[in-house]
Amino acid sequence: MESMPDFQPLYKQVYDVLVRRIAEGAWLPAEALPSEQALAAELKVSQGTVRKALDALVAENLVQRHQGKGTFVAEHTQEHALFRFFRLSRPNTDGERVTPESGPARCKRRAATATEADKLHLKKGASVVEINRARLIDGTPTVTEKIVVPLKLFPELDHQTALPNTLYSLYQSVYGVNITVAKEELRAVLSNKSDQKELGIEPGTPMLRVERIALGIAGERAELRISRCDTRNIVYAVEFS
Amino acid sequence: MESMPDFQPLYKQVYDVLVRRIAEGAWLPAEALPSEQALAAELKVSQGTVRKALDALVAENLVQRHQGKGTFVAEHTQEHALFRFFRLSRPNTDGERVTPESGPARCKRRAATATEADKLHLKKGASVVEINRARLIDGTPTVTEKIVVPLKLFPELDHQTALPNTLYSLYQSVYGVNITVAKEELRAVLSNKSDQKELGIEPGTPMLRVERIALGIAGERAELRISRCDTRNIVYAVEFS
DNA sequence: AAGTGGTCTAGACCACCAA
DNA sequence: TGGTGGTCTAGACCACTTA
Repeated sequence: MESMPDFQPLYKQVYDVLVRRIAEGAWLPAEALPSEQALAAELKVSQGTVRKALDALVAENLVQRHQGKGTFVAEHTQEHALFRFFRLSRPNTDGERVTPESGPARCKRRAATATEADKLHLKKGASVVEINRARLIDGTPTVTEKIVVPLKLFPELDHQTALPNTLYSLYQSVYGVNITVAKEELRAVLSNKSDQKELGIEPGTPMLRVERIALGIAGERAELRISRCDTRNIVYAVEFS
Repeated sequence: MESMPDFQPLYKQVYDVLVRRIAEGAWLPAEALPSEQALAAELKVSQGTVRKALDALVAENLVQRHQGKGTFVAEHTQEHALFRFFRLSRPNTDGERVTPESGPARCKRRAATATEADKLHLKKGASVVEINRARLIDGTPTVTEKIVVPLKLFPELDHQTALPNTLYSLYQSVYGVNITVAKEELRAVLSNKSDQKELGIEPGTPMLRVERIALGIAGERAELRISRCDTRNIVYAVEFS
């Protein structure tokens, strides 16, 4: 509140404190934060300043507020998490999402390749868990997923008994890793042998390849996911404003 | 401020008034709006309420604010408009955008097809203008664009002397159509004869097909655009939060 | 009835910009 | 110097929830 160069507005400082506390698990998902009044008293700022910080948290989907009830850490429920980052939908339906089922998953533990280490910001040869599975849409196999995560963030993930349809709720509830941002790069490729085997697709069929890096609340790189989609009956939908 | 069922917060009402005035051209792009104080006095609300409405306009990219100067209607400058909706970037660069040049455009006026009329919410057989062009990236043709717009919204567009690299600034400055939202559907397809001719691509090459509907400020459907991209050196980048 | 978030106001002080 | 937006405060009233 004194030196010029590193000046930060009060509400931004409050925001940072709250983000850190949530990241540290001070309040678990679905738990209520203290009320505006309580936070204001504790941090010695006005209620309006706390409110401005909380509004920013709402805008980033880190908390949800309910009039009369309180402010709650956002929860990655199954359906919620599923649709937050799942962009596939039926054509010409204004982005009406489609619900994918998940085929059986195959898990293995191994060392990261050079490109994986690069993309996940790991040391070369660090241990990772690779998960492979197919996703069915309307009962037909349509997408293959290869998921690579650092073992360090998810110890014993490869020995989990059953992997849920949406891994992100598992990441959050079991490992405390809260996925908040996903960056995706899309390109068109031709089906490979694995696509042909997993999805029963003829050679030469064009596929949409989606490479995702998922980041946790503190910006840590938590997951590399490569999806290959048969887009003959389904599209990847985006909306900008 | 009296009946319950259709209650709208004051700041929302202020927001709606300002959106309507901007849409009507009360202040042209790059022009300054009245100051917070002036708006508050005119609309008989407090400055804080006006501020909350303006903050919402900023969040939707409809206005820009500059401390000490004022609040200005957002302008779709060439570069600005270019990067707002252009998602192509180099791989592994965290979405660092690539600057596309525009090849020569071919324009024609014709009747809308059934699917075009459907997607643009036009009557069957309404007049449209179709624009075809290729885009070069690093000097090599990489994307073809087919753009279809209602003639009614853009009279004489087909007789424009030179089409700019970014059509949206032309839409805004000449026709008063302010593109604020774009919905895109992506799929992987194989190159067709036109791709092969325009881009010099071999048959059987996978292409990323992007179908965009662009909406104006009032939600009117202003443009249908189909891009076909060679994604061997370039990717379509998206980030969610 | 008590506690929560949602809205609205009024006023203060600041940093920035232009004349 | 005067006007602008940016921040911060304090307090009021409301609507919603829970008990």
